[in-house]
Amino acid sequence: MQKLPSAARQAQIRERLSAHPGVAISELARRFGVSEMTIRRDLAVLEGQSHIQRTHGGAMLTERMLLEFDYRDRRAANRAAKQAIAQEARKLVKPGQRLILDNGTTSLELACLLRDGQDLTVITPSLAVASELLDAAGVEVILLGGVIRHGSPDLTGPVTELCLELFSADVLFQGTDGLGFDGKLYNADLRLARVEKHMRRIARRSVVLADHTKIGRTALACSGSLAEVDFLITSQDAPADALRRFAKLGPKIITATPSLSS
Amino acid sequence: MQKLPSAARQAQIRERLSAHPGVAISELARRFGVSEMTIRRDLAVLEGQSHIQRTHGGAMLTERMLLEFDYRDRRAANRAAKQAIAQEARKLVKPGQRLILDNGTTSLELACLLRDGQDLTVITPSLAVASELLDAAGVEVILLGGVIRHGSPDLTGPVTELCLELFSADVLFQGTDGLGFDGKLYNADLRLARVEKHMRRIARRSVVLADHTKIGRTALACSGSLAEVDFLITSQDAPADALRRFAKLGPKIITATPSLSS
DNA sequence: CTGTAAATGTTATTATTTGTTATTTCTTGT
DNA sequence: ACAAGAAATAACAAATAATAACATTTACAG
Repeated sequence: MQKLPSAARQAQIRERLSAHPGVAISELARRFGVSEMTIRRDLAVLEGQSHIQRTHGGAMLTERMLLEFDYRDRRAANRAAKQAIAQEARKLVKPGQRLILDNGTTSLELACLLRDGQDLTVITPSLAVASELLDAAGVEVILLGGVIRHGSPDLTGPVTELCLELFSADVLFQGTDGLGFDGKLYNADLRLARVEKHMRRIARRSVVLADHTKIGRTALACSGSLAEVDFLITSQDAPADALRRFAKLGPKIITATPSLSS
Repeated sequence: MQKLPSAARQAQIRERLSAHPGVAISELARRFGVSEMTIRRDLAVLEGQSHIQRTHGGAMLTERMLLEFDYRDRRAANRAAKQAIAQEARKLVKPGQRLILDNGTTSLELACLLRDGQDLTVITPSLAVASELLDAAGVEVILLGGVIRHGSPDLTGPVTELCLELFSADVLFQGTDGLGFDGKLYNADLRLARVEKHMRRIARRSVVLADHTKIGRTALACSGSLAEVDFLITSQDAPADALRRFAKLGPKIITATPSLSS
């Protein structure tokens, strides 16, 4: 049998475990043709991700409910840039504030950084953000209501808009699918664009998070303009001339530099 | 083998990955008759398009995002009884209806049965129910807004109550933590009890799902009485005298018998 | 043809993973 | 409770893979 890379092997171990409730290390070692030590290390990794629970001589599936939303993880794309942007965004958050975190992977990175937040309230239409912050001690999560888009774990529609009316917030962190050279904000989904607009209305300050790949892109629906926004946080490789033009529209521009660590 | 242009090779790599979840670089290099370096470069491209995720020694399909709500699975307890109750409840559902599915494991079992539903709208405060029905073709899911209780994947609070005001529904399926001998419905959480009350107001018909272990139990908060309810579905071992008394309060009583399978 | 750009291959270096051994920790049968 | 055996851990050595820089081939426009 072809030797598999470690990640593939770990995926197969998980599969095997979903089929049968438990499995022995010796069996796995035989099945994959590797040493037991290697299997132990795989199990340690999977346990770290809390996918499984190790036992003596084997492993079991973690007894927890997995809510699996059909949502391919696009986090990998430009992740470094997005994390740098999230780092800068984090600096705008003060203890005790009420925040709105929009959909999108950049907001999700920010959510990860807020896990140790102090006395924060996070309002979000994103199930991903909600799940990330669910067990964060200092953070109260309010999920907006609404229709769940098939294939995307977020909420939109008139219900979401009505829910938003119930709140006010200190800071809004908003992603966007495109940011035209004219400073217009675009979304691929019309309903989403409407929700974005509502969010800006109820937030005292708006921050747009857009990595450089978003600049110069347009999409179906325009949700507004940078003129209504207080901060734009973008990444290193953003074209300087575009940023100069954006600055004239009003928002303070922050350019995030990926940290050199790791 | 005919050497392929790079784009075709990358397409084939993607195909290979849809078939099996993971693949080794060495294998791909052999299969296409190119050096491993070339494969690495292909993988880098595909990763940039976030089609795949590179791993040491290979690549994997981009992983589905798992939203894990730390929710120890209590489904195992009395599962057979709960499934039998859900089967009976399923019979009360007609195509085209708007349903409310409450929190609770019994409702969740019902949600599983509704996956192949016809043109249904499901309104729910439960993230578990929402995730179960997310990709069901004939079902539109509306998630209520609200505060997420720490350690429990459901929504409560004033926001949830206000959200409910926006809707009306044909049938409500409601769980309960306790059902006193006097026919009173109880919940362990006060906020939850308030939400239950609201639900009954906006539903044309109410169905309470309560397996026999709930009968005779009380809890902190009373959310109402069986007098306001149209159906009570319970399980085999429910005490007959209690059921007789419940029937006098108004609801039709249905006793579910576990199927003999498995 | 020939010059150029793109794609691929090579090599040296660095980083990661795996296997091996010795030692500690945990199970099990008495 | 004890000792024997099985499994887990830690530490190190060996194997394997990734990266970067450079060389070579290929495709093809002029």
